Amino acid sequence: MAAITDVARLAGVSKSTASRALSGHGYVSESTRRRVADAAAEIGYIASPNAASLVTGRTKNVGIVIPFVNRWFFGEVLEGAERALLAAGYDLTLYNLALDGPERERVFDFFLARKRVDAVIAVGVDLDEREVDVIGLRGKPIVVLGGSAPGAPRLAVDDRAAGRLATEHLIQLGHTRIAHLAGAAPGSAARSVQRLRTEGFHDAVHAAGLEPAGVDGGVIEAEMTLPGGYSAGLQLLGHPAARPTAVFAASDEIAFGVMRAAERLGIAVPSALSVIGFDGHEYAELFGLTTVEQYPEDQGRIAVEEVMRALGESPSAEERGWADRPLSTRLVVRSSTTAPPR
Amino acid sequence: MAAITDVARLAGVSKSTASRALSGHGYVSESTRRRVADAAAEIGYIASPNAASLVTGRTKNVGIVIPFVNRWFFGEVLEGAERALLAAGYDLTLYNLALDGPERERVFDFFLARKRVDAVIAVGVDLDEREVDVIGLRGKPIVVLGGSAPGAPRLAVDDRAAGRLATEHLIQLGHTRIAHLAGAAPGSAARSVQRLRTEGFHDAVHAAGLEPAGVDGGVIEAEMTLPGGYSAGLQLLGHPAARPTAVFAASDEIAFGVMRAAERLGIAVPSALSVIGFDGHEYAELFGLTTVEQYPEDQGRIAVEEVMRALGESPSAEERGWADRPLSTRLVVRSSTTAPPR
DNA sequence: GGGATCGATGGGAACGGTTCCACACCGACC
DNA sequence: GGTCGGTGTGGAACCGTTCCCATCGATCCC
Repeated sequence: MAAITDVARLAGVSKSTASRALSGHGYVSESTRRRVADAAAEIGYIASPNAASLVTGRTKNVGIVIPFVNRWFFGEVLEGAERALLAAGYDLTLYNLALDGPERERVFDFFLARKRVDAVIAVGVDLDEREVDVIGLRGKPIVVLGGSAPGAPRLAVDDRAAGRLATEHLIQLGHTRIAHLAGAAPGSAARSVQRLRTEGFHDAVHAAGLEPAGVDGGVIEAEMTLPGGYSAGLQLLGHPAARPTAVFAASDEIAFGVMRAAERLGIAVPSALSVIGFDGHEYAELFGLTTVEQYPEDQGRIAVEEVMRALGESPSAEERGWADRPLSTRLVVRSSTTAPPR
Repeated sequence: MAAITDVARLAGVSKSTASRALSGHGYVSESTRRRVADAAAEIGYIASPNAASLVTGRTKNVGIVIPFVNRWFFGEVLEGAERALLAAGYDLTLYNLALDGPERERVFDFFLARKRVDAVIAVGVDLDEREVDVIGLRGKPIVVLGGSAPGAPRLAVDDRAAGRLATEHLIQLGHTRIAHLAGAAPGSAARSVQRLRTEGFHDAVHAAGLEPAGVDGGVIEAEMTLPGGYSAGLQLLGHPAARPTAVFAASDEIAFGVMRAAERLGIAVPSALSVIGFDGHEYAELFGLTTVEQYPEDQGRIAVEEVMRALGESPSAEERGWADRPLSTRLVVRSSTTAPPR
């Protein structure tokens, strides 16, 4: 209701001076600055971001594109990004890119192409050229976290190296019959990440002169959930003859499912079956799951820092380019892995 | 870049006619409507929502205030709400209200008071009068889901009745030594919901002429996570003498933790200990957890429908007022509950 | 002492739409 | 045949800011 004109009138100055006083840009004497501030407080003035962004072109709003919000990894990323954006005075607009096809196009053409966000953080999705263009052409920075997009800065853990690391852990324990439960990427979720982890698995297995072991060539695709891991686990472990002694699961949730399947089948973990996961899920410790941890909440924060830099919001931080900081992972050994039975 | 003026010029009409043609309001002949539409498509015209909301006062944007995004319940709500808003052509701006205190004030005074959202959905938080006012005074509808706010429409499951239902299930199985793991509400999370579930527990226990059983008077507060349930479970089950035969956990995650604690202590579920949860978590089925299901994804969708009605977006749906549809819950009996040992 | 510079301020044109109002045209009705 | 109401269109005001430009007094330097 109260516009800046009212503030100006009450303070006895012009609209322009009031604007300068409130925004802090340009010359304003200390005394009038106070008068304006007092007047604003008195009538409960709240600036209209719409009007401001209409003329400045900046919205103080960042869009986040994400395939799920109810999965652990993505929830964590969102949590971290939200906190960082709030601290920077930015709003966070959420775009759920669950499905492929027309719905996905709509998000890009209808929602993101409009001048409503200053930048976009894409989490866990693979963007194609057109999609990057439709955002980038309008001058908006775009940062990709855990996915891919041609020409856009990419922020990710080294999934291939991490997949190798997980597999090597099993190999070092002496396992020779190792299977992999690869993550399925339904809908719009990034296939690239899953592919890299699987490649890391193959790298390590082949480097050790081994072959993936188990039914279906030792690699089964599982939905990245506990039920997904459970049913894939039943499939993998169902045939005693072809049973591997160790499994690298593409996510901790899959790993939980496998452990549950093993329990159901009477296969002891880790004495008869070693299981290693990927993620550092909050439940991993309680289930004693060995895993390659990553830190999605930090990743969300880092993606925001990246975006702020692109928007010129971090005056002093020009030193550290994004490329210099690969996202960290760490192997955490717990009680779900041990040497193979003899 | 391309403004409506350019479209108008290309189509050979005035700005006003172009606006009418594109928005569909007012009289425009079919032929000019087509010409304008073609012109818009040709130069890739995209309307500026900022300019539009500056004059109309509507932003086509709904704010969601939520204490966590990385907890199952909230993630589901968000997922449901996002989908519904997207379908309605609305943006969703996320406000994480994790902490109490100055940060919380900031969300309301700085972010929500501005004219950037048309309505607010508050999930799982208790709002005070001032907070409702600062939003409501500016004419914005506010809907509260699973929390409370004075004067605002409240959408929630009947937590008290559901808590009673869960407890009665245990009583009907013959249990007389029943404990309750109540949910803690850290930070900004709604205390009201947890209190209601606990009251439901007491209702049922007292109605059966029983008293809560177990250490600390049979009611222990647990953080609403698996680790939280685990440590509360150890505490509750640690003393064999004072051990209850059944536990009603305020959430499924707590229940999982209790089951894990029981396993650790060598207490068989359900033969030595029955466990019932609350939520309908996606993992409940795999863990065989008896629970009172609720449907947060639906709840998110329903909250959006409510908001759309308040914004006058649902022309035909004036019949069903929000108060007519209590959110549904359902007792789902699985293998974690049975008659007490004798 | 006069032009240059600086600090402080006001006027007014944008930004990109929507919408009120006036006007013109048309068929219809009494 | 004049009035009336429904269509179609253009002109212009307006939403609430920012920011460029002009103005103006004071200080300053040569």
